[in-house]
Amino acid sequence: MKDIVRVFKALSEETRLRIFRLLLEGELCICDLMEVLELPQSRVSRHMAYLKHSGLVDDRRGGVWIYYSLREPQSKLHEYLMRCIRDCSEEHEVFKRDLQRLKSFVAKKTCS
Amino acid sequence: MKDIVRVFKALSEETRLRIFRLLLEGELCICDLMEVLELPQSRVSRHMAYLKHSGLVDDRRGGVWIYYSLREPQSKLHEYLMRCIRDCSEEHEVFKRDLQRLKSFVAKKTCS
DNA sequence: TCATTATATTCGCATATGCGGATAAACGAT
DNA sequence: ATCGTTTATCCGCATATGCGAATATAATGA
Repeated sequence: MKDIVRVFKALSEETRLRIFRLLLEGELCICDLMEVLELPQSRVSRHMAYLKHSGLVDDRRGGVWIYYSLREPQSKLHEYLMRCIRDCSEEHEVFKRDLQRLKSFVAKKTCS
Repeated sequence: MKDIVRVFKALSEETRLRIFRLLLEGELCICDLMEVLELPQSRVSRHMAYLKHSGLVDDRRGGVWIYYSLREPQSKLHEYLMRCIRDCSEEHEVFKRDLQRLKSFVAKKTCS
């Protein structure tokens, strides 16, 4: 039960929801997220720590960067929520905008 | 977006999750929930107000009692979550126990 | 070693949330 | 009118959460 509550708490904040949605597209590091979300570093980092602690996110170090990705779903709930948030994002401007910004960001990055 | 966050917040607390699960079985009033959950009245009432304000729950007055029920799902997310929490409850002792207590409670009630 | 970049953490502050116990308000029955 | 039942709300308190700015830590490369 504690685990269900923890997952819902993790997703009951706008910044974390947006991060979670972006991570459905693949792993990202803090500075990617800062750029896409247009948010200050301390805020992104703090919420990543929260997500990691809640068991939704894994990290791995690669040089200076730390790459964050969604963990393999640990429960039926977890699985449902991933599908659910992916499906819902078409209905929400904020998500759509973030995904668009991610797309251009990745394009720009792989170019250079 | 605000609405998604509101729904997750509403479900990110153990008492409210348990209430939500019980309401999937049908409408209930505060005193039913007090009995089944074994929690004090102010606590149940406070969380009902929260759920109502979050748009997950409706109420109707019937004499002295106020009956609470889940609203028709207002979004894809809302729908997903109802299904999801119904499915997940088999995996969680607290939910199972609550449902069992609800069953005996209803049986006792309709007897008298 | 030193400078640079990426990330984590700390600080002080404001607000939200949760609790039980007490009190208030709404309704029905007598 | 008034009593009992049901529900809502208020109180004081403790803890959780979120924020930006500043600082600390970690890894890289010159």
